[in-house]
Amino acid sequence: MGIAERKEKQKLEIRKMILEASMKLFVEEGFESVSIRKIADLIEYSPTTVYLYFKDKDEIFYDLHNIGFQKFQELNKDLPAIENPLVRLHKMGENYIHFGMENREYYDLMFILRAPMETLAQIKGPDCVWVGGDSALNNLKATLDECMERGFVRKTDLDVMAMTVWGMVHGWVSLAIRERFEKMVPKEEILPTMLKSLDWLIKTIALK
Amino acid sequence: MGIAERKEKQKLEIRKMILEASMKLFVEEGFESVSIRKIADLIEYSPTTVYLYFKDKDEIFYDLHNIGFQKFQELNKDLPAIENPLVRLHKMGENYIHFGMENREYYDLMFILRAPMETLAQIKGPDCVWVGGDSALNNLKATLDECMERGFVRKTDLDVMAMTVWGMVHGWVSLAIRERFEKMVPKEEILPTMLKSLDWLIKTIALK
DNA sequence: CAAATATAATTAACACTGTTAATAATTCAA
DNA sequence: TTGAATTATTAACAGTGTTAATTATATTTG
Repeated sequence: MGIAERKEKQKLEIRKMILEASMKLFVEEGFESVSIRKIADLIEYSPTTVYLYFKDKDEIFYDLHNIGFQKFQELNKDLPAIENPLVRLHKMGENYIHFGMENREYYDLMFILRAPMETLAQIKGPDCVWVGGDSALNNLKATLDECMERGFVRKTDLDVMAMTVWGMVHGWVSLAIRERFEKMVPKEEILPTMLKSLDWLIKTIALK
Repeated sequence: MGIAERKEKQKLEIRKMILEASMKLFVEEGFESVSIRKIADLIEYSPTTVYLYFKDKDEIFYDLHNIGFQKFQELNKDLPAIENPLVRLHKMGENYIHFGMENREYYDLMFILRAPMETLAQIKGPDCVWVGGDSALNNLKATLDECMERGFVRKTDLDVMAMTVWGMVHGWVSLAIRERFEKMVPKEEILPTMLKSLDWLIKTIALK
């Protein structure tokens, strides 16, 4: 069945073209400026063709949101090699902050915009797992658990601790992305302030 | 000049009508469903009349964002009466969390949506003060400073400490508002988890 | 009081948006 | 080569923010 295979490949290729065009518009002109017609222009197809490959506009954003998680995972691929869980935790935080600040649009899709979550609920049911977020949080939990088990950190409720750490880094990045941080701290101080806060957090939870 | 006065009042009244209609739509149908035509329908004027009272749609959101900060300040009016700065800090956090969870639309405008910040930069210049955010952060800083001065908390860089605390509570609330928290923690556990995290934070920074 | 002037509100239009139904073009199998 | 299936397109609907031109309503002046 070589024909069916080639067809399948072609289909995937057009999907990829659509996703790339969408991301290009998203990055260069922002979320609100991504329109089906502009996407169609970029890939040189008619607007309605997009609907042959995606159910609707939100499904495009859902796919991009997943790609974002892939990129994030790739950035973190060296983390397991760090033996000391406290050092690893610190590096996890640094990676998170850098990823968010350098990939604002992906971060927006992954953690701020509603569209991807709505599509997720629509295609996988309202109480489904959010794969990307779930695995990221589990990595965090595993490292925190190791910190506590090995006596680097005082034992506390793991779920509470994990949400505390995640909430903190997400808070900083999302304030920055949505232009609130720069109103309170000089622009060039934003990243240093975040990293200092992260330092403070790790030092504070660590048992000497 | 009784006539000019009355006219001024009438003008303000229509502005108020527009703002109330906008908020009603915003709360009941969400940000994306607020349209000039629907606002006009609600106040029983033609769509273009709205433009006699507001420069554009974003200016409406900017005004609503300020009203949000007023509401927040009102909620916090009893805070200065709390003598112990550490207790006061805890109550500040609680108020912040409750305000965000119970006034999601206002919170969205105040801390997440870009529209109000764009209008702010447009009407007051790119490097202006963000009054609402600025005064809120100053309140936090003053309480933190008192905590450190009076020996309740170990002395640290005040700016870093303030952004840490704010980032943390904002992180939780914004994850919840944008439907990420509920994917990681059962819905009924969201608020308790936040309050536990807050407890943990206060206890951790406190010197025994 | 009537005419001239400001002010306020409206209608019509432009250039967009997401999305769907109906139609045309193309490719594949018999 | 014909018929069926797939792929793409055109046309249209109902909506959006916003502006220019026009009408209606007050207010001020002669």
